[in-house]
Amino acid sequence: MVTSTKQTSREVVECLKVISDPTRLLIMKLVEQKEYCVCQFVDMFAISQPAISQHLRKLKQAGLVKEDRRGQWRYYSIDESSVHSHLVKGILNHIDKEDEQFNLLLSKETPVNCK
Amino acid sequence: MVTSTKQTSREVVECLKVISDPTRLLIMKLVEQKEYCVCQFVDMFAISQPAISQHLRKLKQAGLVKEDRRGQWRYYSIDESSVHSHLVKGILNHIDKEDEQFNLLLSKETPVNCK
DNA sequence: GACTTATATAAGTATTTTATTATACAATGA
DNA sequence: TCATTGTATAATAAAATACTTATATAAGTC
Repeated sequence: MVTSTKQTSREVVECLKVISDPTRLLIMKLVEQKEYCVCQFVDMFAISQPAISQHLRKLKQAGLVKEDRRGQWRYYSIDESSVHSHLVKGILNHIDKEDEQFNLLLSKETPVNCK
Repeated sequence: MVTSTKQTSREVVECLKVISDPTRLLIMKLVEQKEYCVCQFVDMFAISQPAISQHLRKLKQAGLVKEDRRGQWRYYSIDESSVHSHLVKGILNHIDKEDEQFNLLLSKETPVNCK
């Protein structure tokens, strides 16, 4: 069953604004599958740790991801309870599984306790 | 049948960037149903004619709309042949039919030969 | 408690975006 | 052909965005 919870155009715009960035779209593509630790994103993307942190803050403020603090680490995963969840997943589904950028990220994935 | 032509993440980002603006998203919601003349957009939105023109240019450059010149008028409509067409329509489908902004626009709709 | 590690926040900056006003261009009609 | 109408483009300014480096916070370790 496809539950299509309708949203206001304003809400849709807010959601699109957040994911219309290459880093954040790919973060969403990652966390759609499983949770990731911040340090893993830092290893995968070619930007600084604060930049990653700021992207995650935007995603969290928009309610697209949820945060789980365990020890020193913070894990992020898709927030399935978000009003935007269905819209986001529909969009992510348009990305080819063989997408070069995405597979490049996956190839850089490291375990959480990398060091 | 749902034809889901997969795209690169880069392509999806480019598409999202273009429609993650309230004016352009609503223009797409309008032209999804029928063609509109530039002068109609100018009447419906509370921004200047050049601003409308620039939004339309962005939509056209991204291939989301097509232009039809007839007489003095230029008509815009959704480009169904676009690689983004399916993605865009999926997104537009998340907007509530009772959306306040959208209905406000519709209430301001005028015929083409308004004056 | 001091040191380290993981992450967030602050401040600053370069770039991009979106509007505006002014102007150009293209079609219509007297 | 000249004026009008519809639309696009140019120039510019203001605001938003996405980085950077520096620093703060918070948890873990010795």
